[in-house]
Parts: sequence; C-alpha cells; structure tokens
Amino acid sequence: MRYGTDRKEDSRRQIVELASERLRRDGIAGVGLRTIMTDAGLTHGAFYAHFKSRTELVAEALRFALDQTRERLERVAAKAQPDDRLLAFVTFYLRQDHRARAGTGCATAALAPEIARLDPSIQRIFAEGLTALAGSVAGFLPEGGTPDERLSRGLAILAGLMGTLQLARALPDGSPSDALLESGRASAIAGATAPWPSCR
Amino acid sequence: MRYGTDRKEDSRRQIVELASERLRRDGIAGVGLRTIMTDAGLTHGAFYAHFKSRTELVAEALRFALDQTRERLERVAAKAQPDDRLLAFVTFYLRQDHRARAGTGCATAALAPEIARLDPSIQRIFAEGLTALAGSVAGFLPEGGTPDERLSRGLAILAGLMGTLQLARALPDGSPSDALLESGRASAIAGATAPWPSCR
DNA sequence: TGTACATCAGTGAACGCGCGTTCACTGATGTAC
DNA sequence: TGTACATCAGTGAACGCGCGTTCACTGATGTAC
Repeated sequence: MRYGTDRKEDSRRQIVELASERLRRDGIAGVGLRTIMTDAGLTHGAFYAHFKSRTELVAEALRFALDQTRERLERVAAKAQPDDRLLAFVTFYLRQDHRARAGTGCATAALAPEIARLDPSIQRIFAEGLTALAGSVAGFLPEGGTPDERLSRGLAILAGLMGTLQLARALPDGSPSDALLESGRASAIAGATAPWPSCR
Repeated sequence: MRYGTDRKEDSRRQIVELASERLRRDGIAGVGLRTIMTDAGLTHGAFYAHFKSRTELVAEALRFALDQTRERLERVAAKAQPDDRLLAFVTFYLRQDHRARAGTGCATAALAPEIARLDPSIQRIFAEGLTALAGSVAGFLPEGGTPDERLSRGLAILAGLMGTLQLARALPDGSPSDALLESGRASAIAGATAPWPSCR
C-alpha cells in the first residue's frame, strides 16, 4: 500500500455520497460525471479508477440515497413516543426544510418517475429500497392488520407524502405551497388512522 | 400562401403534441429535438421555423400535456353519475393501462420532480395546469367545505394518486405493483370521503 | 537517519458522439397572365 | 388551359459544446536497505 491505507476507499465513498446528493438535486439525467468529480475535489479522469461505468455509480448512489432516507426517517421516529411516531415522521417529511433541500432528502420523491425509465438493474435497487422504506413507515402505524396490509398502507402513505412534497416543490415558494404541505400532513394522518380498506 | 393554407400550423401542432408525449415518456431532460422532429416526420432543421428555442417548445408541450390530462379526466368523470364521479376518476387514474402508458397519461405524475428544477416560466405553466387539475378533482368531491378547503383536498388527492402511479411504474410489473394500484384506489376514496381536517 | 526505488491515486489531453442552433439551399405549391 | 414566376416549409451540412470514456503520464507516498 502506498498513500494512506484507506485513501482510495475514502475517495470512492465521497464520490458515491456526493453523487447521491447531485442525483437527487439535479436528476439522474441532469448531472454529468465532471460535475460529480469536481464536487469531490477530483478531476474527471480519476472516475474510472473507482467505477466501471456511470451506470455503476448511479446504482450505488441510488442505494446510498435510499438507505440514507430510511435511516433519517427512522431516527426521527425513534426520538418520539411510540404513539407519536407517525406524526413525527409526517411532520418531518412535509417540512419546508425538506422541500427546500432535495439533495439530502427523500430519494423516492426526487427520483421516482425517472427510475421507471431506467434499466431493470436500477429498478431492482429502487424496489428494494422502497420496500424497506414502506416497512419502516408500516412500523409507525397503529396496531392491526396483516403484515401485507400494513406494508400496503405504508406504501400508500409514502406515495401520498412523496406526491405532496413533489407538488410543493414544483409550486413557487409561498402560501399555496405551504398550504399544500399542511393539508398533506392532515391527509396522511387521516389516511393512516382511518379504518381501511373497509372504509371503501 | 403557398402550400395548403394550414400546412405550417398543422406541422406545429403535430410537433407540440408529439413532444408532449415524448416529454412524458422519456422525461424533459431525456429527449432531444432530433427525436421529436423525427416523430413528426420532419428533419431537425425545420424546428426553428416553428419555435424560437427548445425551451419554448417545452413550455408549449407542457401546457398541452396538462390540458390533455385535465380534459381526459373530466371526460371520464362526466360519463359517470354525479355520486360516482370520484370513484370513476380514481379507477381511471390508477389503471394498469395508465401505468403502462406514461406518454399519454397524467403530466404531473410524469414530470413533477423535473419541473421543480426548471426555470420559473415553466414552473408558472405547471402551477396553472396543476391548479386547474385540482379544481376539477375538487368538483368530484362530496359537498361541503369552503372553496379553498375543497381545492386543498383536490390537490392532496391528486398528490396521492400521482405518487401511487409513480411508485407503481417504478416497481417491476407484477403483483406488488398491482396491489399498490389497488391500495391506492382505496386510500384515495377513504381520504376523499373522510371528515377532514377535523379527523386529525 | 538518509537515499533509491516501486507503487498507484489522480491528472488532463484526447476520442467519438449527440446535443441545440444556424444557414444556404431545394423543390412543391399557388399566383399571374 | 398553359407557362413563367414567387413563395416558403422543409432539408441537411456545419457550428461549438459537453457528454462518457480511454490512456499515457505525474508525483506524493510507503518500503527497502
């Protein structure tokens, strides 16, 4: 080993982490390798010492973004009393700060439509991350229902929160966007606590 | 006038329409002018006889896509009895066919995250189309609430449907994706009919 | 401790390619007589 | 009705640029003695 023993691994980890931020902020089709490498304080030529292709980086960065998303929401919920976890999570998710910072925020909200257009290897990573995320949300729900029902409801709640956040981001900052965050919170709580699916 | 009197206008309309389909299918950052012009049976050089820039086309195609989305959902709802309109709309929205064909489907589901990254002139068009769309959805709701409350609820329902459709598209076709469409329908109906926001 | 050497993460020029955009030209059409 | 002309929607080569990718090279570092 020349250089510090972990130097290469540190660089690689940095690239993945900064790429995950860029992908979420600018879109997968919207960032180039030069931008990401510059973020990491390197030149673009060094890229292929770490990854065999852009696709490989996208896959790793997506996995990182999904893991980070789940860790953060679990950490927020863990700080609340069991009965308040769902509320804490929803409040955390539909915050102005989350609206403003897509780069470090929910990976599904930033990337879902784009994922559907990419190749199956990427979609598989997304599906895994999404299922794990929905499982976490399911853990915040009041008791009741089969595991499958709980997971379904977790996914549905996540879909609603994600859609609300996306629309709030697309609207210009201001009261309509703020009101949407507010009504999204109420709607998510209502959807999570309403009897279901018998309510139909 | 040489050529048929409407020839140029016909071409322009065709370009906008086909562009709106491509944008929804491949993403705004994912399509080039050559692809769109080839779709229209023309060569790329003709583009600037119709539009002053790519951005101008994106703006018009987005407007078209949003209008088409709203017209279709209103047409579907209009065919149902007043009390069944919401259900007809939700069922129409979360169909396998809609999941499969993003190009002719809901513009917000295909493009929301990307819109948030584009310039304000595009965001303004999106905000107008989205408000009109939410207004239509509000029209399908049971009576009650102020106009503002109804619009908020329309937006929240749309956000949930849109998010659900995006996630269903990102998952591989199959039973988890089908189940998500199903649970999204139940969740939307529940959210629309539940007392709200007092339910909180 | 000091010097010669081997390693290899990172550099930066270069590749072919597709992008948005420009422009001199073509050729199908309608008009004038 | 037939011919000469004017129009202009559309053609396709060319522009500079940034992309993903490759590769010969550099120079900071650790090792050997």
